[in-house]
Amino acid sequence: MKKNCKSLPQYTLKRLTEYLNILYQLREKGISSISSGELAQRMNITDVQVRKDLSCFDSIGKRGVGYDIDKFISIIEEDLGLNRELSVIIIGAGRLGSALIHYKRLSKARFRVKAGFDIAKDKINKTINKVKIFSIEKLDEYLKENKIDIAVFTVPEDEVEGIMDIIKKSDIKAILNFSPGIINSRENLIVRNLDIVSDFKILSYKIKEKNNAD
Amino acid sequence: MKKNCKSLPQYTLKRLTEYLNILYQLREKGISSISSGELAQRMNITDVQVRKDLSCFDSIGKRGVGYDIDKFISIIEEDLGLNRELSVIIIGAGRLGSALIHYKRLSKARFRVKAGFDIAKDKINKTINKVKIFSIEKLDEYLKENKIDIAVFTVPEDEVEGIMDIIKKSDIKAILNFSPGIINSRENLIVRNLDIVSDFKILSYKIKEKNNAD
DNA sequence: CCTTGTGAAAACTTTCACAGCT
DNA sequence: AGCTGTGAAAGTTTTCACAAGG
Repeated sequence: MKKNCKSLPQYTLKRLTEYLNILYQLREKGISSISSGELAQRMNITDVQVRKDLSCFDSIGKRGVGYDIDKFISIIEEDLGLNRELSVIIIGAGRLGSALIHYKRLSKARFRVKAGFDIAKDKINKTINKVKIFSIEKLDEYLKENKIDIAVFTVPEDEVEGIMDIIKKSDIKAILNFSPGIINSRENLIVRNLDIVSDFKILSYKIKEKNNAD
Repeated sequence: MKKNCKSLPQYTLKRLTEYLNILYQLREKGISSISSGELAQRMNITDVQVRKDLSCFDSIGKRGVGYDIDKFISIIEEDLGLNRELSVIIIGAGRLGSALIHYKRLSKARFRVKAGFDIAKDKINKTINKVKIFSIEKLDEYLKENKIDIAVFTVPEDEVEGIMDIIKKSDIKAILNFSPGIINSRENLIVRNLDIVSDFKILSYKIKEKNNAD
């Protein structure tokens, strides 16, 4: 599906996922086509950026017209691998983990939460939104019997290391880590570290910076 | 506190928040000093990157020795503006919003959640972790009477626009948006868009890419 | 005429190589 | 000797300028 690019540039990849959100919304409204300029405006970027992002793909647009939304969506979905199911486990069934288990947009995008894991006795063997929560002690065994693609970490920082020892021995392909601290992506594992508090801190800096400018 | 830099480079800023997480953890363990090499290893980056990031500040390190952790922490905290309180409201008291209201690391970093807002009658006028939940209809009035720095959006996409109309008229300085879709940061507002599903999709692409490589 | 597509330039970020303290 | 600090080089991303198609 690609032309020149061996693999998508990092920032293009990120934006493609954001284009999708906007395109879904437009499709919902019955709109069938959009120009790079309009899309750029909604994304708060330039129109050239949109077109450059698409230059990795065989021509999607029509000159003088714009992009067909259905076609645009299916090409991105295809390329991101979103037309297959990926199985997910949530490690740490606290409030954030539980929110993710309930998150409808995840299941719409075909990410299937298969199980949760926790250390708290009052959570173990219960279900959250039909997803069973197991003791963390069962994780090793569970991973031997079930093929899981992505493990999500929503546990306190000090539990991460022990869990990683188990994950490394499994066939899990990727980790999405919400705990503070960085999980290294050696060991052939794909890792994304996503600390929400970090984003608050960045806002703090920008607020401060702006105050100084006044 | 800065030397040459007018303002911190975007990626340096992001990493500074991540250094903090690691430094807190080290301080907890009673460690008082660290070299750029050790810190880099924990961050999964190069030692030069660490030192370059710090080149915006007046010399923090000691050659031949490393960085004093207490000093390092206080310089970053000072520069990010983390030694003051920022007031926060959570718009959308669903599972994610509720998780944020309970999130201890936020309060530790001095982000104070002052109120929540929702449209659901069963949530309005209740409290979550001592934070009162108001009707979204009270938002306008609330913002006139209370100085709030950051608004967090944890509402469905279609509610964003109406809420933005109210926010724009207020003195809110920054938005952290968990809804899909991009909020434009014109109107003198600082915005960070943070779609969690987007990170899952990026993992999807990388898993697919890796499979192809085998 | 409108909008896509794209080499080339500009801007930004990371890495290299090495000078400089302690 | 060991680690910090930094100008210069390399690599990546964005923007510019304009060619080309409907």
